[in-house]
Amino acid sequence: MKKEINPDTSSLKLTTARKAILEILHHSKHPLSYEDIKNSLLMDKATFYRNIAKFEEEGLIDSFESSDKKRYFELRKSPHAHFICKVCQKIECMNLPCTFEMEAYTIENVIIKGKCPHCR
Amino acid sequence: MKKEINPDTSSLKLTTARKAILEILHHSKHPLSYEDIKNSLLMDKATFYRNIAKFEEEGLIDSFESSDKKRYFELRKSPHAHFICKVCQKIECMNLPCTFEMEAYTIENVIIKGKCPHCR
DNA sequence: GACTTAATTGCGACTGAGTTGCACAAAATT
DNA sequence: AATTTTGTGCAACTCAGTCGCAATTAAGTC
Repeated sequence: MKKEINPDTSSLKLTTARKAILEILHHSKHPLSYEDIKNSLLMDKATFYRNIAKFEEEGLIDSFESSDKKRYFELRKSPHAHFICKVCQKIECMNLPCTFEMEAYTIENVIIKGKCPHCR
Repeated sequence: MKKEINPDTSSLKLTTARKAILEILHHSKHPLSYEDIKNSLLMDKATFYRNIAKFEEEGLIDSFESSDKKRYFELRKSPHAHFICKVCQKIECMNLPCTFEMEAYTIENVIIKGKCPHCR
């Protein structure tokens, strides 16, 4: 029996490096940047980025850029938006109060930038 | 008489370099990346980025990252969202059909990633 | 378990955006 | 016209992310 990450659509092998990345993301409450985790990563950064790319292709994770110019990664959960405060740089996951109804567009990711209640 | 970009709040001088950046952004229909304009820029890239930073502080321009990992710049116009297609990488400016009502948050920028009608 | 092979990894070299310190230039202020 | 402030060019730097390649490993087959 093949040990695959996503048996239906994927042909990714479940390696130690991949397990480590998914573990880290799984145990975090918020999206993480490469800088956040590079010290806990035993693998080479090329391996990290190659796997991140694969995971994104497979739809396992999402990534986006914050206003601090860093890229953040998280496991793809139920669709939700991210709010990024331009002042304190904090990233919040939000349940969007309104659902977008944009015909013909598939929405995968929403990023809202502005100022959070604390920083206004 | 002082020549300033925004006499009320700013102390930025309207220099040739700054005029050039604003000109280029003003004449473009869509947000531009550094790569898009570097060949038309006569100034040093340090000057470019320092001015971009000033402009952002002053609220004259906005910038955001696309899924092609490039940073895009545009003049701040009436608030509107950007849709970025993950497949063809095209960036569209959209009039959001629903207004967000997020109390205590100030929204300055909305980025929606997904697939456009062409790429679905 | 040993064998095969395609996928995965580490390494080192590289790219290119963005930053920084510094000395010089251009405005603005006195 | 001298002084202070602000802006610029240059060169050196940082660091995320990529690439080619040779060595390693997971998964399937016997």
